[in-house]
Amino acid sequence: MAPPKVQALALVDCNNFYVSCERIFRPDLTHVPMVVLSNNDGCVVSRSNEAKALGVKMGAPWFECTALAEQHGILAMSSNYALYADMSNRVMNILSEFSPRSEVYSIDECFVDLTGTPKMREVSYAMRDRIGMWTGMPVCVGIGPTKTLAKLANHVAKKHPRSKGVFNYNALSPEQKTQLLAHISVEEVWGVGHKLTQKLARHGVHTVQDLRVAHVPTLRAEFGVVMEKTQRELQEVPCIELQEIQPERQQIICSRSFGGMVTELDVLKDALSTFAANACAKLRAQNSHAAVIQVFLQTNRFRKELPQYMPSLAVPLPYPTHDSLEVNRWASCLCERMFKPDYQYKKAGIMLSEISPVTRRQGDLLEPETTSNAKLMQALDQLNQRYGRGTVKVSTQGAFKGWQMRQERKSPNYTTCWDAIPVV
DNA sequence: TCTCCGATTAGAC
DNA sequence: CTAACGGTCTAATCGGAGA
Repeated sequence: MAPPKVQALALVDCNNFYVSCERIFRPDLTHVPMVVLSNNDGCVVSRSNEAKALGVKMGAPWFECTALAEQHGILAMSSNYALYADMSNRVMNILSEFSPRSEVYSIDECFVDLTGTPKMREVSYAMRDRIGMWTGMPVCVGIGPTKTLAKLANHVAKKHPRSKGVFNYNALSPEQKTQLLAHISVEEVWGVGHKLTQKLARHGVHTVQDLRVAHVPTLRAEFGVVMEKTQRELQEVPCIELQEIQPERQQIICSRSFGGMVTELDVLKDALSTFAANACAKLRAQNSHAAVIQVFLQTNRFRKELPQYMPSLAVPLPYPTHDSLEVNRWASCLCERMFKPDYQYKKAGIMLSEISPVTRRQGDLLEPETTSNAKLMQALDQLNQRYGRGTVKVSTQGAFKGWQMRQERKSPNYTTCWDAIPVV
């Protein structure tokens, strides 16, 4: 039997994705140092190359950057997820035409199986060029025999301008591979974060090459199966398969930090009704039911001088549901049971778990299921899909102000809202 | 003693 | 000008409770 062919997996990753999305509709910002902030205008989640060069750190709280920002004229924008999701879909659609096997890994990344493709480099540049031409999005392509090495190859493509956005690990000789890996810090490896980098250093593992040739039993004993898989992947043995169909969510969380402090029960309930509606919409979108609902409240953990309270309460539902109204009633009830006055709440959320497909739900003669709500929910989803999220809401949703997040620097919804199209 | 479960940890993006 | 630090998700691991 012939040995299995070496895979050629391409990881296509958008450059500075959120920032690039904003720039596509604001070409005047192309060379402006800029960042995109997380929800509530809290932290830096995307940086332009200019902002990186000025030392703005990923994940930094924005209020800590304002001095630097003022000094250098760094522009900060609120995140516009409707825009990013739409741009992502456009990029992914283009990529899907290059291979029958691909995996949308995240909003800005896609694995594309190019195994057996002749002229790998040409195809990679074709992907880049077509995405650039049709969407304006800059991307880099990394090719490797495993997901982990494709990721690493992408890192090389991003970091070295000489690669012109494409790097093929498979094209290297064994000596070149060793050389390359010996010059990359182990923290660049997919699955090795901050903590593991430190722990690996304590074991004398600093570079990717160190990890690749590390003593297997020790690695296994000290770092577990995950690290062992990572090592195997670096040795070109595929351990992490391409996931062409993405599995259904096992749990769904909807939570938000508030724009300000919240002290009233009714405001918390109002926020939770929005979270319940969003969580159930996600549940219905994947045709599932949840059997457990959990609600949590949180005071501001960064305000150490204030009294802290972070309760959380879970209940099994009498029967699995995806009904916004019913989930909202439970959320409300749980909220009431946990609520204590005299605390300043900063965040709340709802978690749905024990999720199963609707089709596998057991019939039960005593089941109080009614079809009326099901039809209502279906209509609600269709309206919100057609006319935009938030067109139709559950009664109390949005009646109380004071919890909505701050978004003082948001761009218009260029691609999903007619009114946002600039008049020439 | 074995298994199950919830909480905790680590990571990705 | 205030006050100001994200949101979802998965998998592994560990310790205690219960069988």
